[in-house]
Amino acid sequence: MKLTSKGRYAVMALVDLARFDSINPVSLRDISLRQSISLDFLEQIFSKLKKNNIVKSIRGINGGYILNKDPNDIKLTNIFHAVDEKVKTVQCKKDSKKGCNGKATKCITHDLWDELEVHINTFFENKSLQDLVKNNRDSRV
Amino acid sequence: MKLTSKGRYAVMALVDLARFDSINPVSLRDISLRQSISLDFLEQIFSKLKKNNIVKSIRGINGGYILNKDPNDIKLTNIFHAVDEKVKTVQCKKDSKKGCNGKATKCITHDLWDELEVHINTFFENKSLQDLVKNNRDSRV
DNA sequence: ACCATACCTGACTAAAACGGTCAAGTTTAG
DNA sequence: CTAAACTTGACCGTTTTAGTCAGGTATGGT
Repeated sequence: MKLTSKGRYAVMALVDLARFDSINPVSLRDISLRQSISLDFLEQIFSKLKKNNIVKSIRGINGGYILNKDPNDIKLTNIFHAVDEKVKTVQCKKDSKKGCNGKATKCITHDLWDELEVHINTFFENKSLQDLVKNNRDSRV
Repeated sequence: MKLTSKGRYAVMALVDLARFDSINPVSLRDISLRQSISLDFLEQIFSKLKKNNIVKSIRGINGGYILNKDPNDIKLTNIFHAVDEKVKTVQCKKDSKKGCNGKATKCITHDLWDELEVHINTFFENKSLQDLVKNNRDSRV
């Protein structure tokens, strides 16, 4: 069980963005340099963040990205959802008539994985971008 | 972020085992049939469980596996550890002098991922095999 | 008007992880 | 002595990951 880089980078980039976007749009190039993330990869990520209305883009020279919402209203769960990072513990399809192992019934540990998913998602739902910015406000990165 | 089959199967197999091993050793073949898990794959998994003293093997005809501890003392965290299922959120090596991105400092979201790991591991530490068996005692699978 | 800057898009890919399979044993009960 | 069951390790096709590459398009400063 692990988190993918796409999800991690998305959060890192947004924390970076949140710290600077009140002044000017922030270019991906700057984020790339500050956070050591490939520029091309960032573009992929921000394309998705934009589609999900988490950021807005401003084109042209001196352009960049800015947040589209208050940092308090951007939860980790929104970010992960935007970049297709999902918590997946069970294999079985919810809409299918079949159970977890191709059997008619759900598997012996099905409820456990459901419970685990809820546990993790709760964490993501309760954590906002603002929380993360606050923790980094004083530490220079 | 997802759980691997190895971890899921290990838990499923042990729940199955815990329900039957008070009578006889349980053969992997039986578990394979009941839980629809490949026999070869189960052998890989039980080899690791045995190395970690979670199960004992009894060879020969009518042999099989039995639990090596009280189901109350087998936590999910023990099972996952045994089969190398780990919660991994940050890329950076703890012993390394380098930070998360090859920089000297730890990355801007480092504390977040640590917190998440703790959150998930807490869930695993508080859940025992006995808890899972209890939940399945009455439902026929 | 020009052109550098920055966003935008989609195709492509090397490497790793996943989810097993296959083969060749060894041990022990009956 | 032999069949059932455990044991070990090599192998392998597929999928996912973590990007790269190669082209765009839009815009604003000069």
